[in-house]
Amino acid sequence: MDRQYQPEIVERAAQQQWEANRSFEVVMDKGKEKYYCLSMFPYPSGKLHMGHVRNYTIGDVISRYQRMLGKNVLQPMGWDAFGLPAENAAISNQTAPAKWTYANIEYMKTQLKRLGFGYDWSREFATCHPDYYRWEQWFFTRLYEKGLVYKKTAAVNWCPNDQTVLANEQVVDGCCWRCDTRVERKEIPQWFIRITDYAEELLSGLDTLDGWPEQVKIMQRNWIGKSRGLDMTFDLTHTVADIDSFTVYTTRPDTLMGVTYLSLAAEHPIAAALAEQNPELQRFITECRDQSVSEADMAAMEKRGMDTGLKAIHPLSGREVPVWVANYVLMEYGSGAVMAVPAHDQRDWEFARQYGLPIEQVIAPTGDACCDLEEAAFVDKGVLVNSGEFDGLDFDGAFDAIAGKLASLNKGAVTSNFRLRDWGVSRQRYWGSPIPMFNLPDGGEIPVPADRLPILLPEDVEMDGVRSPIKADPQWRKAELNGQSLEHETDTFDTFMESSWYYARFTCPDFEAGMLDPEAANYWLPVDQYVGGIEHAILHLLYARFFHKLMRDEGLLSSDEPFQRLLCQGMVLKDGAKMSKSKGNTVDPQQLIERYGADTVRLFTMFASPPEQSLEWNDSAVEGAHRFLRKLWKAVSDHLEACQESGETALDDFSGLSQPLRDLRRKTHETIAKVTDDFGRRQTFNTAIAAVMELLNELNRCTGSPDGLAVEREGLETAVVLLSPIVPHISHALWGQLGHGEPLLDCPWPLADEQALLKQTMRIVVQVNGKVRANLDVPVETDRKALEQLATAHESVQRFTDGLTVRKVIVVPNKLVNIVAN
RNA sequence: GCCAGAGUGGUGAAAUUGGUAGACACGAUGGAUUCAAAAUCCAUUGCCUUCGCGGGCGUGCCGGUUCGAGUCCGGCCUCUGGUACCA
Repeated sequence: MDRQYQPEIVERAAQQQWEANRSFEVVMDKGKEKYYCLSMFPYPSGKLHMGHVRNYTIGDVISRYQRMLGKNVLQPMGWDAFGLPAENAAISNQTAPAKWTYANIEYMKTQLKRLGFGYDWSREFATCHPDYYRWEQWFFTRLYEKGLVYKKTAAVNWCPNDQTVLANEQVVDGCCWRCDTRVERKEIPQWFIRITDYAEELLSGLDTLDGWPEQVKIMQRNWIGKSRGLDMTFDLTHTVADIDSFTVYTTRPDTLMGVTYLSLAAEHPIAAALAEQNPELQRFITECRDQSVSEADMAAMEKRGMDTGLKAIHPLSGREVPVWVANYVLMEYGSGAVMAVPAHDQRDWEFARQYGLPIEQVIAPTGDACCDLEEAAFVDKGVLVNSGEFDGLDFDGAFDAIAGKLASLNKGAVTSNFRLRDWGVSRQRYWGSPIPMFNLPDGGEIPVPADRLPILLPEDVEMDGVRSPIKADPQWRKAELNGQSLEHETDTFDTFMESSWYYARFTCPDFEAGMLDPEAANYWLPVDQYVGGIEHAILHLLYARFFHKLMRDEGLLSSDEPFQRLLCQGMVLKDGAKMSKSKGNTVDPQQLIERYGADTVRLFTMFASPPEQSLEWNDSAVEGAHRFLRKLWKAVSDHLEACQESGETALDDFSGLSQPLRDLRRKTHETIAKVTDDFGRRQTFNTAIAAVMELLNELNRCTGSPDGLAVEREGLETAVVLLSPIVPHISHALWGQLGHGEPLLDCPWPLADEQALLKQTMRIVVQVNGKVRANLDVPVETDRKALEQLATAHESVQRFTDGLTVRKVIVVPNKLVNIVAN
């Protein structure tokens, strides 16, 4: 064997063998347990970054480990190919988004192959291909027919200078990123999918996802935001444009008697009607439009409002309450109107302070909570005061009493509300799947019939930087159906549509008779392990869960949830900041692969931190990973040389080993147990690697006796097998050198030998008042009483208890003895 | 703003169920080898104190529970992700 570890040779040889044997192509096999491991597919932005390398290494390690457990493992890869960056790149590079995208895919695919990931490339697809998006279009028309799709007007960011819609990302400090013009909100008609119809199931389904991180489930729960509250009606003192009342929703009906004003959204019909007679109000409403639609921006902006002069009648007290228009009330949420209780809501309190509105306490604190309305609102629940007949009630009592009273007056009803809003899928952009709708000349629309699908997106286009080429082209939109002339919809789908069902299409990528082949989908799904960035914790994962249920209800598959187990990997940082082009702190994985090989890059990314934590980049630690692989190579090479000299053959009976060799062999089997647990249950690959490093350090101290060589052989083979999911190429080569003809890929995962794990002695820590003062090495069968005696009698324990009275002795079996004395 | 995380040596981290804080690495320092260097090997390496043995302190900050807290509870600070048109 080569004495030198030469990664480029080792890696090429292993990859060629896998390729020739089609090692990672899988087919349905009902006689074998299946395992579907999926890493979030990449957006083909140009070249791989370290975040991709980390993501895909984690997925590959899990896949290879599961395969060695004997499962039929599917690990596919594809391309999330539609999206905004392709349009920007096309403009700056004077090319077409399609061309740019396909070139990126080609390059990134070579990079993935170079890293040795075990993908079934026969299933590869890009979402920008008509064979894929045609089924998405078809599905949308099915949802339309089921009443799950509708059109309504909704706000977008509008640049009045470029006359174009901007993504939130393209709005910088409230201005267009290209021309710096102040961005406005603009209401335009858009398509929506009724995800709120599934809100209840998306919420309850979270309880079945035992393999998901708790934090992701909490975030989704909060996002869906189910609350119980009251819808209530406020009558107006006089009619405005035929409107004589409006509704508000509240989760705090107990504070109802503390309402001192009401606020309407700027787009509320009452506000619009009032503004016609009130130029000042009109001006204010226009000013409210002068901001981006993103929630973070809205929350950060200054809260402003204006009294409309209109009064509403409090449904219980009968008091007249002023009606304001405020920029923080959103038309999209609830009814576009809210009641304000400045004493018990911090935002209302600040608004009331700013505009001199009354603050009236109606909740008194219980216990030792403090309430100083000069300083801040009191937002906790408490006991009602200044609330007439409701005084003295607690939250629940007040909720029921006030709800009952309002119901009897026909002024309110208990209801649940969701924070979740319907999914707006229209984009006014080019590089996406066309929305399969025909618009009729007199308004209204009809879905494109199945036999006219797909509606193709032209790929050979020129981008002018402002208008979508299919919007700019008067010919493209022309269409006719049954002799009637009509127009194609020129909006395209949100790219979250494509990423919501790709995992299912991987089970049958070439199926032509439908969106999914139910047999394949039901064999492979649900995905057993999904791996991707934490940044997708809410939107992508929620939309994919939603699509899964939609596909189930269409009869395409039978499971309820798409992803059984979820691993959210942390970000790759350098100098404490996320690696990004704009910060100029990126590390190109390609250079590292060329310099050290794929195994070193894989080993470093898995060793540097546990997968869910952020990973701090460190050049010299990469060197360290490479050094370890050289050491591993040398250890095997030295071992084989020693074997040749001594003519050693493997032992099958280890019972006669000396104590040091027995200890060494125990280390091997402890390592098997540890690594198995780290790979399977804990998914902490860094500690698995550390355990193998420890094993190797101990093996280096092995003697050259025949018994020693046999123990060393077992230890080295174990190390190679345990590391193989992480560094498959070097493992492949060493496995061959160690005399194995069969491929390591399908080598059964080792089991720890229970006999080898047995110990004769144990180490017990002795503390005095919680501080370590001694260690005891005692036989494993030593009982509590004996431990207590040994500990108390220990010389250094005596020293620290001298002059004190022993009050208590705590014995924790197999661990420690704590002597409490004072 | 709101929702969810994170904070441990010079650095990345470990400590899995409340039980020896710093495993495993990186870096640094000293030494061996070498004509020299690279590579490799050995030793030391949380902070303070001590010639040494030893002792004290130490897991973002403040407080609490416990025989015992990095871990549990309450309150802060800082950073990160998401916030519905980046993906």
